[in-house]
Amino acid sequence: MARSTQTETRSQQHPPQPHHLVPTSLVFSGPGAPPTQPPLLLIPHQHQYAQIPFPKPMNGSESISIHPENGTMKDQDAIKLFIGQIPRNLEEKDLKPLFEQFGKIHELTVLKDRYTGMHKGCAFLTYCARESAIKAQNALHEQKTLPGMTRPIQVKPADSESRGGRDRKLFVGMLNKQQTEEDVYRLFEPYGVIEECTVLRGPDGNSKGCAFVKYSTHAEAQSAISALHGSQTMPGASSSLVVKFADTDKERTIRRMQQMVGQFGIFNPAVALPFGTYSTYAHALMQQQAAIMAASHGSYLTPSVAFPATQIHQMGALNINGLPPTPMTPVSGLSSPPANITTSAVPSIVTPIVNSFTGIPHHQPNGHPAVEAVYTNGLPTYSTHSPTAADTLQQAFTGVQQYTAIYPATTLTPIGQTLPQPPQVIQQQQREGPEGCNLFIYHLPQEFGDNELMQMFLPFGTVISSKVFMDRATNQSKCFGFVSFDNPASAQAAIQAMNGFQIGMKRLKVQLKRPKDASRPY
DNA sequence: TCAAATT
Repeated sequence: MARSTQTETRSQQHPPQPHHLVPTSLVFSGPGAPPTQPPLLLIPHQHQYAQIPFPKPMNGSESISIHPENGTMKDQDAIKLFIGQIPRNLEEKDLKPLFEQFGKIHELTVLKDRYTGMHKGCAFLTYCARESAIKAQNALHEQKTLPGMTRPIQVKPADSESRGGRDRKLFVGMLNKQQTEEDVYRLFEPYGVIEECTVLRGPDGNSKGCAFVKYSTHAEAQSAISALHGSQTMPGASSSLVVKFADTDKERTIRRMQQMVGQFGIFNPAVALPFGTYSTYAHALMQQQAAIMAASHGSYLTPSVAFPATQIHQMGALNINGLPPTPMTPVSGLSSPPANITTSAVPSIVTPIVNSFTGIPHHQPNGHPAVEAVYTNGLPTYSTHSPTAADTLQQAFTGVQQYTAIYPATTLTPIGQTLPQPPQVIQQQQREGPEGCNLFIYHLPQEFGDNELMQMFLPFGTVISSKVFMDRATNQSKCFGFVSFDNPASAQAAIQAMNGFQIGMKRLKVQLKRPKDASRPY
């Protein structure tokens, strides 16, 4: 299929221009008004080709619909636009002037998180007239950058207006980092009409060696896979070209989870499950776990760096039952929100984490003592020093214990079913377990005593002994200790889960204790 | 080597 000569001019021959920042007023007017462009199919911009065809008008039907609230009417063939890269402090009323220049607005809705109400940084916009949408897209899409944003505004038909495109979107891997959108376009062009071609880049603008290519049809995408996947090895690439369908949203979520697992060194059977059998419920667990981990990093990492904002807010939005928490008031009294986190976005992360813990049943269905007793019991008191790292730490461990203590089994307990019984605490003197049941733990937090150590490992089974070694002279922890389980499987599970568990700048070392009599060869 | 976001 021949492309227009227009396309030929889209090469990335010049270094990316800095994006123009719109001034305080979002309304373009006078000399700064958006340039009038012919209705285009291919919009040039920094890192992306975006050929965005509008859905065809319904044949001959010119019926109208009336907005229930503002009474505006829209054409039957109106296009719902997705607006992206909106600063989170802009609401509908702030955005209206910007978009009204292109026509009367039928509906403009800023997307909010359903639980937290948090602005998602994007919106849907429907004009009364189809033509207005086309004008707005041509004038704004990738053309302007709203104040505070680093990337240009997105104005394009919402996914709902077409099929979303997931079934015709390809991921291209093993490109070399010098290849531009233009190069990728050339490569994929023979197999169909390309609607979008994006090379993924890091913050520095350097290619990540992969790209997305969206064809107009699934069949075209499929033929590109057949023709190109593995067909060649780009100079400098470590293996042959990868061409496959891009991840679905679900897969992306899973991928992010896996990254979190990698990042935080968590492994918990109950949480690992969603990789096989994905469920919202499991997702909620994972999200929470990640939130907890984020809290434990509070003093070292900017949470917004660790997680996309949407994720952070989702984390807080679900309690352990996978349901939205009803009250937003802390009830547990376990800990106060970390005082060290002062970024405005952050309290909303931390508070819900604490809140969400209230979703834990106070009594087991089987009549055993409350799970809460297990994890509240003997938690360190940090009230004498500033509630910073230690406080978040406390939350972190408390949280880990909650999950694993409530769901220690390798299968998720369906909601409403009897929960597995938490492992019994057998208080003891220094008891050593059988071979393979005794762990050596290093890099413990200074504040951890025997009890905290036990708390940390209870989720993995019955702890028959826990001992933190103390310096006799100073009565300070030596930051290592021993934990014994009653069976080797628990010990192994604990190693899996906790070895490498990051606390502040350090990672726990969790390994089998060397048997006393295991004489080393030399 | 899988995006920032799609009610």
